[in-house]
Order: sequence, then structure tokens, then C-alpha cells
Amino acid sequence: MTIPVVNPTVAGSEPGPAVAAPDGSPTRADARRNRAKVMAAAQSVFAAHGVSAPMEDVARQAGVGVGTVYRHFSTKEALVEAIVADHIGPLVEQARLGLESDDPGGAFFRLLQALLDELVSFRPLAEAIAATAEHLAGARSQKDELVTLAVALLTRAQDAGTIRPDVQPEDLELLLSGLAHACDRHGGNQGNGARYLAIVWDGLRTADPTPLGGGLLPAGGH
Amino acid sequence: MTIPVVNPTVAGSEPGPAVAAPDGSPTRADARRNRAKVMAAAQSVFAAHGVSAPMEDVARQAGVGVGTVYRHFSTKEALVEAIVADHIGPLVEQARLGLESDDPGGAFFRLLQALLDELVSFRPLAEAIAATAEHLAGARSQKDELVTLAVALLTRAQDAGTIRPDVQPEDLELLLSGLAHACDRHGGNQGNGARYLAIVWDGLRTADPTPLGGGLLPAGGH
DNA sequence: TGACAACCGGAATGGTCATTCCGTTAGGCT
DNA sequence: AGCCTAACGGAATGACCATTCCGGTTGTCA
Repeated sequence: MTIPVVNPTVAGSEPGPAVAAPDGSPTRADARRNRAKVMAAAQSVFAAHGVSAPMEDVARQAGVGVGTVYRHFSTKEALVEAIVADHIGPLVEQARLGLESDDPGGAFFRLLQALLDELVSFRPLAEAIAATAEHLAGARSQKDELVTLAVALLTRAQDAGTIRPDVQPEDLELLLSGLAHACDRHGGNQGNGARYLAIVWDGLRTADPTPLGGGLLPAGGH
Repeated sequence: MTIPVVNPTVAGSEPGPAVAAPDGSPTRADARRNRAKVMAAAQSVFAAHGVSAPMEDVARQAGVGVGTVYRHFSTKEALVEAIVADHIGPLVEQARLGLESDDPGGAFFRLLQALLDELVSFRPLAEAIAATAEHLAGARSQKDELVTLAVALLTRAQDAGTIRPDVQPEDLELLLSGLAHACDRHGGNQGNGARYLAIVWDGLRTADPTPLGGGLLPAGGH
């Protein structure tokens, strides 16, 4: 047992051994190189076969042994999380900028659109988003932060009159969840995802909305 | 239960051994009883823990051994399919009636609503629907039939002017898929599912739709 | 250049299922 | 009542994986 590490670093991303010293120094060159190879391999393997693909496939694709994969990511979950973080980072950034825009509705739409693009290109992201959306409590991870920012953007878009006022953050969770899943299931066809988004978007901005409260009567039908 | 289907035995439902003789005669009483117990147990176990729940849990809940479960359903998949068929049957019936209604829009909405209810009460149904929706080729199973009928209903609702004309059957697949997943992920809260449906519905019936074709520009934003 | 960790690879381990096998039990029919 | 066989139950089997272990390799630093 050689795990003298005392520093926890960021939970999950840089786990057990010391890939990076407590202060952030890089360590051995081959280790850094391998970490990158593993990330790239995981990216492609998980994208192609979903997160259920065996760790050994990731290792093979990376040209290393499983042991090496586990040296860098103490757990499969940690590996997935690391990749997801890569995808989410830019989205968080975009959401931040959007909050400062004077066109909240457009910014919100573009955020959804960007999210959709990522979703299409990397399936596991969908699962991660969906899982996070479960309860948007406090923002501790990037995923949570993204959800939080998206909610803020939603509120601003509502204040601006672009989005119907009766939509709640929980609905956003559900919509994202559904969006994610639909894209997951039809990964190959980005066009479909775009159509789906357009429809939901129209539902969000409708001027003559079906009451969301109780009765569930179609506003336009009948 | 009520499976008005005229068809002999649906492939997969009554497999290997002779739960029913080739001509359809019932067989031993205890066998029939156990089959029912297994179905009920599977229903509740899968609903509670998802289809990934072990067959042994189903057997225990039914008060029988795994061997007995396999005597009635040659495969886990066959068991799931049998339960799903129970849930889909009534929906197919409703869709049929809806096709004869003079209010296609309302009928379509009510079908979605009923589907949603089933989805909320039985998670695996979501997966099954989503899986089927993949390609709505020919209607050979009940699932396919449901999708086909729903598409027909959609077309009629469009002809009646309730649903925007640029919505395609593929979009329906995606929407159902997303709907299913959202309900799967938030099984406990039917209220949320209803809200989600209302939003999507408004997107479907909007009078001022975002073009579904190319540019992906928000119609109301900016 | 030599020594010492840090790293590496991949076989071995442990756990979780679906599915099969077979000795035992008990409906149904004469 | 007694036989014959469909049905049972549940231990055993086989696959698939994540994760761990440890002897061998190789950057790095003095």
C-alpha cells in the first residue's frame, strides 16, 4: 500500500497517488502524457459505446494497462466526471456571459443550443446532466453551476418577457433531461435534436399558453 | 389482463416449455397462478427499481424460485416485454378510438396524456417506448402499432389545424422519447410530467412557430 | 551515471447477474 | 388411490466488469 498522500485535492479528478503534487506541480512527463492519452481514449470510447463500455477498452485504446488508468482516475466514475467537466466548462463560461447580455432570451436559447451540440457529440454528458438535474440544490460541481446559471438565465428571460412566466426551474430540469435523453438515443442525427429544441422553445415562449397548474386541458385543441 | 389482441401468442411472451399447449389450452392451475404472481411481482419490482433489478428479486417477491420465473418467461427481456404489452394494450385501444373522433387535436393530446400516466406509473415502459421509437418501420409489435397510430393521429390533428404542419413523425419519436425519459428520471412526481407535457404541447400547437428547417434562430427572442 | 521512487502493465480477485440443471413435489386423470 | 409428468426451487455455472496487487521499468535528480 503506497498511498501516503495526505492531500485530498479536488475530489474525484486527481485522486489517490500524486499525479500532481499538492501545490499543483506536474510530476513525471510520461505520467502527464498517459493521463492525456487516457482522457482522449475515454472520450472516444464512451462517446462510441456509452459509459457502460469496460475500462479495459479505454485502456487498450489509450495503449496503456488498466492499472495505469486507475493510477490517474481512482474510479470509473471519476474518469467520466473528468471528461464531462471538459465539456461543461465552456458551457458554464457561455452561461456567465449570457447573464451579462442585454438579450436574455437569445442568450438562453443559445445556451440550450450549445448544450444540445455537446450532448450530441458526447452521449455520457446527457446522463450526467440528467443525473445532476435530479435536485438542483447548492452549486458545488460544475454541473450544478451550469444548472444554476441556466436557471438564472431563465429567470432573466422571463423578466424580459421572452419566456412565459409560469415556467419553473424544475421544468427546466425536466426539459433538459428529456432533451439530453432524446439526443442520447438519436445521437447520429443532430438535425432531429435541433427540431426538438425548436419545438420546445416555441412551447416556452408561447403567447397563449396552456395553464401549467392543474386541469391539463389542451388550450388549442377541442 | 385486458389484451383485446386477436393475435395468437405474441412472440416472446410464452416461450420455451408448455405453459399453454400448442393449441392454446391453459394447462395446470398452479402454473397459471404462478405466472400471474410472477407478472405482478415483476411489475412492482421493475417499477420500483427499474428493469436492472435482478430476476431473483422478482422471484422472491413472487414467492417462487428463479427456475419458475424462467419456466414462464424464457428470458428477462421476454418478461419485461410481457409487462410492457399489458401497459400498451389500453393505449393502443385509446389511439384507435381517437382516430375515429371528430376532435383529432383533443384525441392526440389525451393520448399523450394517457401515455404520460402510464410512463409515470411504470418506468420500464419509458425505455421500451424509447427503444421502439428508434425506427418506426412496420408495425409488428404492439409498441410499433402504438407509434404508428400516434403518427396517424398526429397527421389528423395537423389536418384539423390544431398542430403545426411542420412537425414530422420523427419529431414525435424524439418528443416521446424525451417525455419518457423525463418521467423515468422523476418518477415520483407526476405533476412535473404534466407541466412538461403542457409546455411541449404549446410548442406543438403554436401559431407563430420557429422554423424547424435550418437556421435555428429563436423566433421570439432578441 | 546511479539510485530511488513514481510509474507501468496486466494477471488475479471479488461481486453481480442471467440462465441452466436436476432432484423433488404435487396437479390431474384413470 | 396411484401413476405420470408438468412444475417447482434453488444451487451451480458462466460471463462480464470494476478494482486491486505486485514484480518489472524508467524518468529525475544529485
